[in-house]
Amino acid sequence: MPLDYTNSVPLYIQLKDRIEEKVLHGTYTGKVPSERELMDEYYISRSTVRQAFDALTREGRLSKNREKELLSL
Amino acid sequence: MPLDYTNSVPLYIQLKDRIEEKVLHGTYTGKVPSERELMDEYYISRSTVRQAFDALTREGRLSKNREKELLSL
DNA sequence: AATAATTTGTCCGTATGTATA
DNA sequence: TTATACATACGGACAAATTAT
Repeated sequence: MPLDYTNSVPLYIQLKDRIEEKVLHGTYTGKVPSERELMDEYYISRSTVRQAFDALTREGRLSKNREKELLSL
Repeated sequence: MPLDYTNSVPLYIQLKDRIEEKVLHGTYTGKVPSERELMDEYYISRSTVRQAFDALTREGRLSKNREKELLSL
């Protein structure tokens, strides 16, 4: 389902939450999808995808190469 | 002549227009020039050249192998 | 046919400008 | 004014495909 543009929660936070959910549920077999794939799936810009990645990285939930690291979850 | 960096029209749109002009005037005998050639001619990055190609493709003016197709011009 | 060089496709890192809530 | 979001533009890296030798 698409992100909620009417929600006051920023899109990049919504995306961050979606990614965390899917990681927890093992939806992503190998890595988290590429920026391009997430852009296409959620109809958002690359910048916004990158903001979500930045947030995940800051929280230690995402490694440099975007393995599905479950650090401190 | 070089593209106009002071123009608010994006470089990739300016390039797209240049290519369309040259196609119309038969300047390109065989194919549209390679990415590298356009980079060197207009002093722009490869990404920008590719954006121009993407725009031309979206508008149905450029085929996969960049033949000078005059579709709907 | 086989190899080398070029071209293209894809992805990522970074920076800047604009618009808007 | 700041935070959010998007568009534009640069660059680099690498693999795959194409072309030249």
